Amino acid sequence: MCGELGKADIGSRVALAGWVQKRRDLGGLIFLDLRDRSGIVQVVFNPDLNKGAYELAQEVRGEYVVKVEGEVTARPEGTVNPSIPTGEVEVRADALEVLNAARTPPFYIIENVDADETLRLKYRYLDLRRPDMQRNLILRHKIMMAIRRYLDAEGFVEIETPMLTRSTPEGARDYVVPSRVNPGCFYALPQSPQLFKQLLMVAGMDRYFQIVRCFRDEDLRADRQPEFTQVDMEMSFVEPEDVMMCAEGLVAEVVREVTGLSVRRPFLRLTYREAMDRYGSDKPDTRFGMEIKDVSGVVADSGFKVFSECIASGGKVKAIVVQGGAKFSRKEIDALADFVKGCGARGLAWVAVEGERFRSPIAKFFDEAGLARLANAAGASEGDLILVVADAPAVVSEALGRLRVHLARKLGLIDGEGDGGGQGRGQLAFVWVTQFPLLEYDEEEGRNVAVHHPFTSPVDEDIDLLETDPLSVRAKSYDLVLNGVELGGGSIRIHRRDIQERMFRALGMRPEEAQDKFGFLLEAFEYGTPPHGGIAFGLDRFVMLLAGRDSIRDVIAFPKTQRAVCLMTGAPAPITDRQRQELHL
RNA sequence: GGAGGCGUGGUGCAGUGGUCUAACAUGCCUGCCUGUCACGCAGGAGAUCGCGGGUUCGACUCCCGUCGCCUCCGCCA
Repeated sequence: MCGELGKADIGSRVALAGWVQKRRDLGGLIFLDLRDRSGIVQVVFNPDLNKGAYELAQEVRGEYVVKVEGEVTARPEGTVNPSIPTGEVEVRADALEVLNAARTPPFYIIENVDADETLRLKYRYLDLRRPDMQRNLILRHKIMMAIRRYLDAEGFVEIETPMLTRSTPEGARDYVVPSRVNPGCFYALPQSPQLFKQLLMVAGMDRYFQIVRCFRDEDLRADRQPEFTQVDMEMSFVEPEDVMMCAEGLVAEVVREVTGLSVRRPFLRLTYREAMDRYGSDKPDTRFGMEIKDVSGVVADSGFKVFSECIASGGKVKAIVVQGGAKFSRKEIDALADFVKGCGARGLAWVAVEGERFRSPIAKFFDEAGLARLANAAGASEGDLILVVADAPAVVSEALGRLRVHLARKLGLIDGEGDGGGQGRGQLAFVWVTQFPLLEYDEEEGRNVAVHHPFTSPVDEDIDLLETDPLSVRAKSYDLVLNGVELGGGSIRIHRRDIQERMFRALGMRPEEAQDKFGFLLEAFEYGTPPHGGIAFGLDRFVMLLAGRDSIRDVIAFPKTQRAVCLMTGAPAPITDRQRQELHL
């Protein structure tokens, strides 16, 4: 292997095959940098050693696949190259074979290439020759191996579940596959193996896992592809605590194995309520502070009508503090105001704490003591900037939550950020967010829908609220968040038919429909179903974060574009009339 | 479905109404060069400026539409 040669190999004869990274023709002497997965080594062609090989080396170009034979030698005095791992040696070639010529590639096969992603995706097989992409794929492999090793040792059994399954209501749009044998009928590709893994619990396979492809026909993002990989787990006879501890153990071990970093356990835990109150997000980035403070109490009776009237009509007034932000220019603050307006808030009030005084466009509505109380409630001190949003509670949380992250990026408060190129992954801040609401109201559907999925168990003491006050029912659910990215989520499931039926009813599903779509599950629950629960991780996102990248496309060998197209194969594409007929389309 | 950004030799970019017969770097081709490693030196080829329409005496540049890629919102049980 090219990149592994070193001083220890001096004197030995080697045969190397690889790609030509670079040819340097000095006239009477030719150097080739030969590359394979392991790295690069310099090969020298000297006409004195083998005239034929030297002459053939003149024909060679970048990305030619060649085979070289020769002796590993120490480089002559003064020609050692300390900038590459194999820089102390070189291969004196006495034989050269061109295994395959190559056209000039459309972009450079180098680390951190600055090429249009369209090109990279069209020629993905060339993009994947680049060392950083190879590192990402190898990291992904190592992570998958570590997961399998850990879960196997913990007694989990990997079991495959069908890719051709049934379309179910709720959730994302399905990818659908027409059935030739059953005219007019369709399979759906799984959004997750949810029901199958629950049925494996019914089957007594009390610790299941699977590294499994899932499909969702929704719009794409930097961290969302139409097909993605989940690490899916399910366990019987467990409480949330058991699943979380097991998942933590897995994640911590994987991180340790592939990065050498030890992760502090147990992970920070927040209830959904706390996360929304303190961070304005159900996936809080806890790598930095700047927590949200409720200042409603200290401004309710102020002369500032925007605040007092907001509170009187059920709204909230909350604030975040930018340390040292008093020096922000008016223009910078205006930009922040535009940002929160983009998040749906009506506006942004601000107070700069300068010495004993306060500078603020709303200062005239407060007396000095009122502003001091506000600063105190917000936790601001000398030189800080208080940013205040008054609106409906959900709007305030959303706006300040996003403003908080926006500011942290802008101010460089996040360790290791700002180089999505993968140089550093920085800090890893894990946090559990527990007890999400079980249901939320969906305007479009005109009914309540499951926040997690319809098989999530309510918290015991909330069960009877299902009929009386469904939106206040909390779920036995838990999301694992890493650096503000949702890494995984799971829950304890419903394992009793009567409760599952109540859940379906709460979702506005008629009993006949429940029977038609989920009859097999309800029936299974009548045959001795153990209490069970589990979790699923987004493998692509996990690899992305550990690789320090900012798109999962960089850790997927053959990803799709934002329009869900594969630029290399041209999928999706029309099918022939004949295929259409066979499929009854 | 919506908002924004980008699209100029192979690649990365400059050019914001005429001086563009489109600059620069790199790559590519040819020649020279025996210690280079971002090799060097000399020469050369390579672009109907994403596509279509419009405004204008004149459009890479302005306007409209369209296509592609990216980011975000909606969406993602």
